[in-house]
Amino acid sequence: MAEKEVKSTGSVKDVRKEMNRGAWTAEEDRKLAEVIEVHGAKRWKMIATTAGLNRCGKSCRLRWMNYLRPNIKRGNISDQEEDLILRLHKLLGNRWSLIAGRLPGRTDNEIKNYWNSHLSKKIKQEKQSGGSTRGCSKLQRTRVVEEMNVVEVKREDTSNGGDQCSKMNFNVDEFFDFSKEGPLNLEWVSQFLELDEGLCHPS
DNA sequence: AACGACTACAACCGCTCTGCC
DNA sequence: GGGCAGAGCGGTTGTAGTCGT
Repeated sequence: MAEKEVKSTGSVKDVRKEMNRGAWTAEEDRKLAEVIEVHGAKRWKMIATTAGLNRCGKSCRLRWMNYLRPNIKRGNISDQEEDLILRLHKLLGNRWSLIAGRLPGRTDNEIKNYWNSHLSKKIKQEKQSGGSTRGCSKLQRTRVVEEMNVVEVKREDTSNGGDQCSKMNFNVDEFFDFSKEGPLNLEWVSQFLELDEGLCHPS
């Protein structure tokens, strides 16, 4: 990291003072996009230097990933998307990047912000008015995801395929590989929430 | 009109993970 | 195996805009 690298010659705070910070201008956006077009969206430190933006690589990456990338959707989160976010959050917790991966054109930052400003309040209100208490603890959610990994390993190891693991048809890689599917398919969510329910509240 | 409270969201920070040497 | 740099993630902060008084 650029900031950490300079520890030997000067304080991190000194360097941060020299860095451009705050909101990006249209000119900065244009420069960044131009450099990425030439060099690709890799080596952010080099991109930051090449573009002459006086911003850290991290900042450039964030700007590109959240706002400048092609096919980014901004605002107007539909009811369907909101429902999906709610379901996925129930399933995965604050794994924003995973949730974003399920919503084409949406970024983890946008979903995180949307959750914090809209949905978290909604959930609170629902709970106060006697809403669902189906959610799992962090530990339990971790277990759900870990179970998915374990299940997949077991499936690979067992050649007979007729044991108890065959009941669970999840492959983690495929599970989070959304490229093959159409957007906003809710069936798999419902399917997994049933599994989730079983793990969180074993009979 | 002025001001404070609240909201939404862009951006930053610190940390972890991953790959390379 | 250990150290380093780059990349990525989630939590938090800063601030512009909006609303109510």
